Amino acid sequence: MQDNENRQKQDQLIDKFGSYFGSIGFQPIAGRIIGLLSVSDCEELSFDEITSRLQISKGSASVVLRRLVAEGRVAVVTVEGGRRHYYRLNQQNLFEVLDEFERMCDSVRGLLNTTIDLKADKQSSNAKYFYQIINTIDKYKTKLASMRQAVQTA
Amino acid sequence: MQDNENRQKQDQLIDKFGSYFGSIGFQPIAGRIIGLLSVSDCEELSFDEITSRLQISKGSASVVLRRLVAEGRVAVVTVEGGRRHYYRLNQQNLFEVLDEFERMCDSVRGLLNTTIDLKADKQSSNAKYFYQIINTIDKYKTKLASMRQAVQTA
DNA sequence: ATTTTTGTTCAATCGCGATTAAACAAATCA
DNA sequence: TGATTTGTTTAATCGCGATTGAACAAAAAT
Repeated sequence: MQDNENRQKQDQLIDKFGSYFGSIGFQPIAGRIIGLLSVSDCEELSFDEITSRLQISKGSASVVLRRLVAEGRVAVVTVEGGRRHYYRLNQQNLFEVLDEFERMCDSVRGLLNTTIDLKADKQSSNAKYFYQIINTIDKYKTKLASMRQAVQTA
Repeated sequence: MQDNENRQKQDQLIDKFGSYFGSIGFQPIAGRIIGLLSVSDCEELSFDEITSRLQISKGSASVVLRRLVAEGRVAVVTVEGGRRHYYRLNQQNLFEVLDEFERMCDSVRGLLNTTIDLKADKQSSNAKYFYQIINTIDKYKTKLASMRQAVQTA
């Protein structure tokens, strides 16, 4: 039963997608839906195919899909004259992960700056350490900008 | 009441540390402890000072601090002859965030590779998209390696 | 030896997002 | 028009990690 074996492998992979997206703040089901749309050989799946393959309720699917569509991760295709909705993976900006990384750097930088501001002793060991981190972040941000361009044009 | 105002600002900041570390997978209390140790003007705080300032149970503090120490984020200082434990922020590797980023890239790369392997049609739209992402990740990893060196020696 | 301080352990609980179920709405079909 | 398919809404529940509380242990003080 070759098909069955393949399907099992797909299911495992779908769960890995789920774990990964879970680790970056997605609902488990959201991650598994993205996984299914990524793994499936058919690249457009109906609402019904999604709920039955992932064994999730229509309610969950409805809510999560709406969010994924709103976020632009998934696209809806409504075939003319039919009533079903089909969903496919949206092929997004490849720099999304990098953007996320930069946002995180910015947030850390802001936090450390405010922390130093509030310190009675700006020369304290921790304050100096935070200055170092900010400095490092700044260097990275400069480098990242040029790197981004280099990769983009390559 | 200047002191009181300052303390409020510190508390807000501590919560922000909590949110940030929460977003990267830490227990809320763990984040707030790191926040307190970062924000506090005194850089070594006793177990008791931590629980009373953060208003958390001794049980929570005990468990979370043990983990933070095991992970190397916090250091324990036991003053000779005294029975109290003091805790301070461990000034770690500044590249930790970057390491985390690379680990995430690797994990995504592995997932996409396996996904393509399982695809019936390796020329499908999604498969091609995944190839592109892998390609981009590889370029980044190369660049990151040299960047890391440049920042380190600068 | 007794008391006090300091911290640990772990069973119980709490809080909260994730998920479901079932009633409901909207569109199509017969 | 009435029946059917397709998807939405929302109140209720479930699951699970985070947190507490209280008993317990170890070390220092008296």
